[in-house]
Amino acid sequence: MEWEKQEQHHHHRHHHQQEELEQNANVGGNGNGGVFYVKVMTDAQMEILRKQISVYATICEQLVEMHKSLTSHQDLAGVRLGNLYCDPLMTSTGHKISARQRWTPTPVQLQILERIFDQGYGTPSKPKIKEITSDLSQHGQISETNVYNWFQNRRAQSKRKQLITTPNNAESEVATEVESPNDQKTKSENFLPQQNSVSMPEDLCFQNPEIGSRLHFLD
Amino acid sequence: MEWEKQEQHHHHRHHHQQEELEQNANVGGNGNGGVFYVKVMTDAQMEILRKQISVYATICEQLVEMHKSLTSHQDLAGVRLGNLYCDPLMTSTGHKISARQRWTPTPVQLQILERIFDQGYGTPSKPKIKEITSDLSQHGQISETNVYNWFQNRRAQSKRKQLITTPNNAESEVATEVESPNDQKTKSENFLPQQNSVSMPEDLCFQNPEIGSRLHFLD
DNA sequence: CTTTTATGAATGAAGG
DNA sequence: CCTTCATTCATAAAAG
Repeated sequence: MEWEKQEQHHHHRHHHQQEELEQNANVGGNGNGGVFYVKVMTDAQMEILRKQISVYATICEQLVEMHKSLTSHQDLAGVRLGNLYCDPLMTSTGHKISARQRWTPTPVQLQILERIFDQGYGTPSKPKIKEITSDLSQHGQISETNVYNWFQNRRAQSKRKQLITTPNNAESEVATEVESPNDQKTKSENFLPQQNSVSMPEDLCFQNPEIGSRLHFLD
Repeated sequence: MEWEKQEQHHHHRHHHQQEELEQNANVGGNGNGGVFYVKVMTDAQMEILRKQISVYATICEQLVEMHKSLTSHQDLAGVRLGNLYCDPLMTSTGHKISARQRWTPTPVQLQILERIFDQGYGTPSKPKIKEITSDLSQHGQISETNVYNWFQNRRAQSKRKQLITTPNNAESEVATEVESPNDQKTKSENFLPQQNSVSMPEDLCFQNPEIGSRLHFLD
């Protein structure tokens, strides 16, 4: 795996992780037509992985501390560096560049929204929406409509996932053995708040102190 | 949000068995003498692992950036974070940590889908989707979501092409940077910078030199 | 191997 | 609430 290689070639760039991972997959046959794949790691690789993660955890903790010390006596409200316009850089085809046209929650906003959502109440009432919007506006552009839509969509998503995860259908398919096709998305909700979008520094906020405990699965 | 990924591979038939192995998630063997020990992970776990690591990498990068912006802010009031790019799936070295797999229609599946699409009916109804999925599953792994997405994307593509072949009026509109903050009750017009690039500054001054060295280990 | 393109997937917003 | 559409992102596949 990449980790193993990294140790030996610190400056080598790997742009095809996927392929490497694939190569690391062992294939097993069951002898009756089907095969199954599993990812295999050696003890050494597992050990390296643990160390890597451990290092990240430590670094994160210390960076958080550093952040605290740096911000304890500063007014972050003035650090309005977010929402900068960025060129998509589509120079190759000379495409036009246009501004974003739809709202994208910042990580903090998302985290807050998720937390509210998880509290179980359905779509917030109008006054509640106003309140939430007000709170979230401290972390970036947002409107009541955004909040409303977010809850609508989040609910739908949640619902769909439940249907997929709970396909109360017995797998007693008669005739042929239709290899279970519906292996729908398995969203992992038990993980970190969305990190898929850019977050500006001021939006980085660890309201979740269990950073280091999320890797329980490796221990 | 985003970490909801599909888990689509080619070993569904033995999913359960794998899960069982997972439970132990620590021992693997060849079953005949145990000559070699290996760690076995399912794709799902691998995916989780990747994301966990990805998250750490992202957090670290963001914290570093935040640190930079905060420290520089003390000097230059108007300083700006350049085109910050923070792809959560990439480390500062452009090293992809997280990978995800996605469905790819087999030629036969594609042919069938195209044929259905050409028959003109719009987005198939749910039961129809099930039917199609069922049919296509005989030609390879596929899920209802895949089918649904395919039709959505196929139509969008079709539409786009039509616009191209139908060169209506010229519209050499200059992209304006003006942004009207989408406020309550109006169509959102906000913009948010998105993916850009981030680099782990080598010159970052860690309070604890140990961090720096350990980071290096990760690169 | 690196870059570009095609397209699967995620999700904000709109309409009913 | 549900469905549909538009836009964006990430990546498999193709090109260089």
